[in-house]
Amino acid sequence: MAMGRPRAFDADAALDEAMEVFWRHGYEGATIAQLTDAMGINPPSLYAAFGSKEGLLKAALDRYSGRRAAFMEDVLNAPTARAVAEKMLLGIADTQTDPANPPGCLLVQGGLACGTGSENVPFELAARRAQTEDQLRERFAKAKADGDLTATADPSALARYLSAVTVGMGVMASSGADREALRQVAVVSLKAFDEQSAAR
Amino acid sequence: MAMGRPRAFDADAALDEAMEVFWRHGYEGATIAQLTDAMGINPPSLYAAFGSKEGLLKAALDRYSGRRAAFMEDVLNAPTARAVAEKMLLGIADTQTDPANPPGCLLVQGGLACGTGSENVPFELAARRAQTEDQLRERFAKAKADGDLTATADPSALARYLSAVTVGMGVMASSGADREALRQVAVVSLKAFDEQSAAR
DNA sequence: CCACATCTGTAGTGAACACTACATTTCTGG
DNA sequence: CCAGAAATGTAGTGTTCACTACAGATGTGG
Repeated sequence: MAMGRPRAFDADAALDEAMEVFWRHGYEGATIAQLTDAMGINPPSLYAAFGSKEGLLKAALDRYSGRRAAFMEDVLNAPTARAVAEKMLLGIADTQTDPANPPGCLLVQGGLACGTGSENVPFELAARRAQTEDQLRERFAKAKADGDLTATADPSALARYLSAVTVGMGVMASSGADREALRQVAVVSLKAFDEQSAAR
Repeated sequence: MAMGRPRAFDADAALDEAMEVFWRHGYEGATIAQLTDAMGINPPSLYAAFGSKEGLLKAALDRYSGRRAAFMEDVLNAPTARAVAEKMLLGIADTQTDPANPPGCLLVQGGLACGTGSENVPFELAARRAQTEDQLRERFAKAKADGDLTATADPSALARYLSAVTVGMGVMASSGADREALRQVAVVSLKAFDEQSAAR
C-alpha cells in the first residue's frame, strides 16, 4: 500500500543542530528560519517531522537527555555521596564550558520565563531538571541507608543543593565564566559535603 | 520658553509595573501591549519616557537594583564572612519567594539567551549580577585581611560560589520551589563556609 | 493671553513571526 | 510499471510584533 517518499534528511543530525540553536538563543529567541537553516531543511519538513516549534524543542530535549544519560549513570555509580557530588560538579564544570556546545545548560538557557502562549516551555524544562534532582535524591537516600552519609543528613536537601549549584554554574557559564572559574565553584561547593560524610 | 505639557503618570510606579511584567515573562516574552497595559499608559508615552523596549528594561533594572541596595548593604555589614553568607542566602530565600513579586530573580528571569537583535539583554543582566559578586568578593577580601577567614580561603572563589548558589535558588524559585526548600539549600550551602571560617 | 514645548490617545506602519497550501518529486506494494 | 503515500521546495498566509505619524490637549514663560 505504498510507503511514500522517504525522508531526505537525518532526523538526529537535524535535531543536534536545532538543539544548538535553542541552546544559544532560547526557545523564544530561536526563529523557525534559524532552525530550518541550521537543520538544512525547509519549514514543511520540520512541521511534518516534529509538528510544531514546541514539538521540535521537546524532541531536542529528549536528545539532550540522551546525551547526558551516560554521564549521569557514571555519576550515580560513584562509590560514595561525596564522590557522586564531586563527579557531578566537576563533570558539569567541564561540559558546560565545552567549546563543542554553547556555554551553559540547555535546560536553563532554553527559557525560564516565556511569553503568553509558550508557558509550557518553562514547565517542561523545569520538569526535566527535576528528573536529575530526583536521581540525586534517591542516590543520597541510598548513601544514607549505607551509612555513607550521617544519620542527620537530609538526602532531599543535598539533592536540591547540588541541583541549585549546577544550575548556578550553568548561568555563570552562559555569561562567560571559564572552566577554571566553574571548577572553583565546584570545589567550594564540595566542602558542604565534608561534614555529613562518614569518616573514611 | 515654555515647559510643555507635564507627564500624566508616575514614572516610578509605571516602572514597578513594567518590572513585574519583565520578571514574569522575560524580556522577549513581554510585549509592548502587556507593558503599556500594566503601566496604564499608551505606547507613545512609553517611548517618550524610556526610548525603547530595551531602554525600559534598563530603567526597570535600575529600579530593581535600587530596591536591593538596602538589603545588600545590610548583608555586607554583617560582622563576619560567615554571617554575610548567612544573611545573603536566607534573605535571598525569602525575597525570591515573596508573594508580592514574581518568583525568582529579575536578573535571571529577564533573559539568559535572546534572539538576534537583543543580544545586549543577557549581557546587561550578567553585568548587573556581576556587581553583586564584586561586592561579595571585596567583602570577603576584607574578611581575610581581618583574619576572619583563614589564610587559605579564596575570596574570589567564595564570592563566585555564593553568586552561583543565589542564582540557582532563583531558578528553583521560578520553577515552583517554596521558601522552605530554598532555606534548606541555604543551610546546606552555608556548611561550605565552616571550614574556612576562623574559630570563634 | 499668546507662542511654544511637551505629553497624550488614536490609529496605524512595515517587518518578522509561526505556520501552511499546493504542485512536484520520490519512493513502495502489487 | 503503475497507483498511491509521503516528503520536498516554492511561495505564500494571517497575525503579532516593536515602534511611530499626527492631531489635539495641557501645561509654562513672557
